[in-house]
Amino acid sequence: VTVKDIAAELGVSPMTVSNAYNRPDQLSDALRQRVLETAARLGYAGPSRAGRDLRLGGQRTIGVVYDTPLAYAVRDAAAAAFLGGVAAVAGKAEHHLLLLATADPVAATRGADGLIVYSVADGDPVLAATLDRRLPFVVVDQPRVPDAPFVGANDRRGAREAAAHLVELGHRRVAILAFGHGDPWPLADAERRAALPYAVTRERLAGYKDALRAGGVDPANVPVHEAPGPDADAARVAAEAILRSDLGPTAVLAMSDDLAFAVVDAAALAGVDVPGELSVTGFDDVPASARTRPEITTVRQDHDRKGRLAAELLLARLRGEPPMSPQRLRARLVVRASTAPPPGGGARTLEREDR
Amino acid sequence: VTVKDIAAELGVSPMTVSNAYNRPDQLSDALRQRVLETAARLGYAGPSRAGRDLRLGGQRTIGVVYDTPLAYAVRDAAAAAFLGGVAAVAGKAEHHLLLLATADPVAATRGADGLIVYSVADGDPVLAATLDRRLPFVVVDQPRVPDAPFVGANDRRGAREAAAHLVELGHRRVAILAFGHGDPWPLADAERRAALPYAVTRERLAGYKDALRAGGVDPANVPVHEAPGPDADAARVAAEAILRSDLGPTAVLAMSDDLAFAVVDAAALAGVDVPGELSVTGFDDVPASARTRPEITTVRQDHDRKGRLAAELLLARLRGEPPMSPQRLRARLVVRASTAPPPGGGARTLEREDR
DNA sequence: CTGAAAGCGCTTACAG
DNA sequence: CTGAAAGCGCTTACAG
Repeated sequence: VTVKDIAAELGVSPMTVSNAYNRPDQLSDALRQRVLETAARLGYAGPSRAGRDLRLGGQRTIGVVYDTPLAYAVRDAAAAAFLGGVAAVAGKAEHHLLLLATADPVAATRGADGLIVYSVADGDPVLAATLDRRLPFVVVDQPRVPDAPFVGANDRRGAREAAAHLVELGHRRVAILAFGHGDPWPLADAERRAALPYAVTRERLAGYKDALRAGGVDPANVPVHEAPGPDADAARVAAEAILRSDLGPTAVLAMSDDLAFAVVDAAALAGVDVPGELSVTGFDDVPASARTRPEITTVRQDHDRKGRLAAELLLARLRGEPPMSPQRLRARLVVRASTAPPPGGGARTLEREDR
Repeated sequence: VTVKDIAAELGVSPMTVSNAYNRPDQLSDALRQRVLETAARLGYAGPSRAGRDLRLGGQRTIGVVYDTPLAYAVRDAAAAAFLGGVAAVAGKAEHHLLLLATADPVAATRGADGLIVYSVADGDPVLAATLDRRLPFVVVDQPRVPDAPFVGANDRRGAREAAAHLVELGHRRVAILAFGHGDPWPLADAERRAALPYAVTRERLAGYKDALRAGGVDPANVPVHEAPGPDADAARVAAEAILRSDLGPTAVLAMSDDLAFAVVDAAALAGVDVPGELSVTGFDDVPASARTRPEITTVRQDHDRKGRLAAELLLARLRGEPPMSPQRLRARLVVRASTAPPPGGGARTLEREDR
């Protein structure tokens, strides 16, 4: 059923049918009513999107592009909160949301009027395709593209605060637990680490080391473990490896709350008390962090706000406004119950956040 | 830049360009290479989706339709896990995911090849629009539409198990905390309750009462509270009202884990011990439930599986396969630490789940 | 207040 | 292995 059918049925032109939907002021109310009734009777659900998009050249759709399979992107609490923020702004602007995996850059580049590229590796082909097509876009978190619209957090500074907190508590034997990016990046190797195509991981690593070094802990003696994949199982494997390691760490700097949960769980299983025998910090301040036992000391980011900001930047680009300058959100330490002085006794104690 | 431009540049027909993308076997490798190179040089990112969709009459897109603003849909952990399952199957089948709010039924009905209608009120206009358009669809959770493809949980039975558990522990003064559906549904009023347009709420209510009645507790004496809205603030307001209520309940049956969290938090604030002075059950078994202090006794559903199943049913419809029979997933009680005998002493104790 | 005509970008059955 | 032509469903500047 198309506009033509409705028009034929009523003995009017297709244009009148189109106007009934798009410019109600261009025809009499009575005629409009008749059009709408006929449409309902014939089972016509309004203008076809494909036809309309083709004609109008826009789709009122914001694409959000991920590096990972969509399933991970949606399940991760931080990513979900981000998407919630995007959805709020997109909804208000009457735009749909199209979720895309990076795997097919052409598809990604075609189904939406503009793209929010969410935390993707340096050199990801979507970005090249987006640039080629001159499609409006906003990069979130990574990669860093000179002069591109960008929303991210101050990862380095947040990481620094977390590590400084541990050092102040008196920790000397510290391990780092980094994201699993799917590929087995041998982060233990300093050379490969420098070539890591994920800016967020690089910056958090740098922040941790800044503070460790400042506190008199040689970063060379701080092992960097990595989850072998993006899921919970992979995190558990890495957490267990840390607990078994020769270093015998008294504290773990985990690059996400999910990784921190894995460390806490592995510790519980191994009979290691957190924070009595092992301190753990996370990153993100996902809602579950404040409910977990013990509550996780972590670095808070406002994911919802990040999402809103990203959507607003993109919408502004879509309206043809000039690119805004990169937005850098705060990331700050929230001290809770998963950190304490090391077993031997530490330095000074800090007050806990009162919720 | 269109196929025509590429064709003109190369002195071939548009068809050859199209074939280069869609039927590589229809032209020589050398020619195909030249086409692709020219496309890259001219900044052409492959066939336009609008043109392609219009011509082909399909969009390789699954729409997921929500009752609530998209932002809530994405932030809710149960809904997010569901969407994760949908995304996994859609991704494997190379379909995009379009997130839609019910507000604009026509848009909802147009941007996708088929719709997953997620937990929507009886009589929601999207469903009528979908039916009118003969668009393939699957209903999840609610509403119940005779003969429609359906995926849901056995809500009534799950609710029954939760209430039976409380009764067995010895609780007599029980309150129910129901979803906030946005509209102020005065659930306290039995007449209005019967007219509630949400089947899931109706069934869980019925399940609670089945078990309460069987255990000798008159459902007429069990107040039904309702969150005034879908967000965390609304849940808190309702939880506080329960704690202040004349009944002085020793147990609360909350219809979701998020609602249960609100009760636990409100209790903590009021200095009421959970489970010592107040037992609380949730529904869903969201990941945070097992991490919360105390861990929440709840009714587990497999949201991921629900999502996968819904997507598979829809994809099958899209392939023209005959409608499958409705799928009803199990919902079963998981006893954790938020329930115990009432203060006065209860009946027999149950073993806790060992994780 | 209403209509005839052109064209958005693409693909496919058909012919060579 | 390649091409000419038709048409998918829609909307808009223009004319009446």
